[in-house]
Amino acid sequence: MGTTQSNAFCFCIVLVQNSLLRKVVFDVEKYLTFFLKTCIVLRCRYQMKGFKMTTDENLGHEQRQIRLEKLKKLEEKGINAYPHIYKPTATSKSLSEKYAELAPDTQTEDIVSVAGRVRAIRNSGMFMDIYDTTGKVQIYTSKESSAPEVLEMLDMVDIGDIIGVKGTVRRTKRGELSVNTQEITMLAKALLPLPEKFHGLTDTDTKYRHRELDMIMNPESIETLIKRSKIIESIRQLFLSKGLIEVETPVLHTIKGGATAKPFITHHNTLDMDLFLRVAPELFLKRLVVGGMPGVFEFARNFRNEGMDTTHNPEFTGMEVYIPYMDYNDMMDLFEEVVRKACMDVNGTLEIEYDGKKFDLSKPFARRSMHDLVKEYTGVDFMAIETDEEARAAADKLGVHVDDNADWGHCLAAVFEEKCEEHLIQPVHVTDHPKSMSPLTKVHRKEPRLVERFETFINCKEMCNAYSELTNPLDQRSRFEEQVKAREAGDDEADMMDDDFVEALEHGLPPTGGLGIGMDRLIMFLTGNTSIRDVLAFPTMRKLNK
RNA sequence: GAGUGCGUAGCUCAGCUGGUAGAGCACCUGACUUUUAAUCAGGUGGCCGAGGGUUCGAAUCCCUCCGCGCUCACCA
Repeated sequence: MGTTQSNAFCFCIVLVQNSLLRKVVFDVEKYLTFFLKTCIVLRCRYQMKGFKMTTDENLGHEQRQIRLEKLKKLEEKGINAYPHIYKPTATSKSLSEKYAELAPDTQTEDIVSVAGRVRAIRNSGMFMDIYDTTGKVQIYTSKESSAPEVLEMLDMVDIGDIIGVKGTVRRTKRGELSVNTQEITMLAKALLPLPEKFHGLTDTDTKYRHRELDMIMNPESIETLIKRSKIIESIRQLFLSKGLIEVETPVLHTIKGGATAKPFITHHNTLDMDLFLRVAPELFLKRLVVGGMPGVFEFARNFRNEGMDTTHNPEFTGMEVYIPYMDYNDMMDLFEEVVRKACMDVNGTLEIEYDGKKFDLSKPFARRSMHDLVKEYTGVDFMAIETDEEARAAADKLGVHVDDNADWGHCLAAVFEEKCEEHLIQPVHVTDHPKSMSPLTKVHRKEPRLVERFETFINCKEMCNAYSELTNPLDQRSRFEEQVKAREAGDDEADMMDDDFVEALEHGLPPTGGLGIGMDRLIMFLTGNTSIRDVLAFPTMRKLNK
């Protein structure tokens, strides 16, 4: 080390002389002053770099090293730090219930074993807090009354380890229920330290990339994911109770269909064929209804190759349900039923707060047609507009940009999006969308330019999309043909012709109501999260270098 | 995709108009059989996101890249 240092030091001098001579030839005084200072700085730098290089390159940081050494010590004693099994006999919850009446400073003879992650160590190991899935258990280990093996094991325990503790139950003078240690078992030695206990983990990047760590540190993160599961379960139960069948349809599609969206493309080697990851399960589900299912639903992971933001992830969970002998009016009732049940099951109330606003879901949701809302917020009555030219002029006058070839329907939808959505805080079913925007929907029974479709908005966000499903095969074929034309004109989100689907309709699809729910958005709303990433266990993240 | 902000110890964050990298927690050593963000004393730990430039000298100024956040555009 000594020679390395002095070599490095000489090397510094040469470097410094060369560079300085070139640049500061005229100022000798300045040269000398900075020469000395720079030498000192560079020498420090070289020492630091030398030290760094001799310690490690791939063994990790100091705290991990210390834990690895403890792991090695355990192995040397013949102790498996990752044993096969351990059966705790009590949990935080069961103890606090059973010993609720136990007075402070009272020792019982009851022996229990608990297991969980060490979250805090106080007083040189005398007190530890371990957490199981139900909460905290305090562990008390006295130096005086514990066996040497216990104290040796205690020395091997770090914050973050998962341990099992067998001992007697008591309540301390200060009123904390504790287990007095008789035996400590290492169940999983943690090699990495946990984030700081007070501020915890706040870096969103780390939270999303290492969700397990986020869950350990932030109770609300694990809570959200548990609620997600419960919401899905709630909806599943509701549908099963109505006699509907849960089905699974293909994720790999040969034709992109069911939604206007850009697909992901993948390749099957044996078939030597490109396949699309599904953007929606809709067409397959309706074919199952043609086949005689009494109504079907699927929690479908969909994939759309589009932008990402707080309400869009490239893969997301849609729930679609199709029920014969129903129409879109029935679907409005159904969606309200779904939202109320899920909210009650997961929050225990129908009055919730989201994004700083209050929502009372017990009230019936408003039902307003799209053109009616446009009329209310802009004063323009699109139903009085006859031609596409007039519609474009009306949009233009409102400051809404539309394409030169946009038709009446596109103009109405564009004006709605820009002028109305921002006002739709409280739940509202926005009904009767323009026909040209909805190739899979039945024409409105009274207005030929509209279809029987609704989207429900809550807090300005679209929560669901539902139709009186188009069942006329001839109409469906001509709608697909329009989509194909749009596609050929450069709209790569437009639908492709799906002959198998149209053929299925030719066998007869009964009048059917369909409803699709953006599960992630509904879950966001019901769990109080404003970013879709918070309700996904592992949101899509950019790849890191290394 | 465009604009904008951020990236410093394992974690949370300071670091001024450039001048030898700091704190708290965590960790290590010791004290204390008590506590609950335990306390006290001492200590270890940094490619200051990466690369380039300006400068005698860059965490700091400039450029490029990477990652994240926010706003906007497309969409559920």
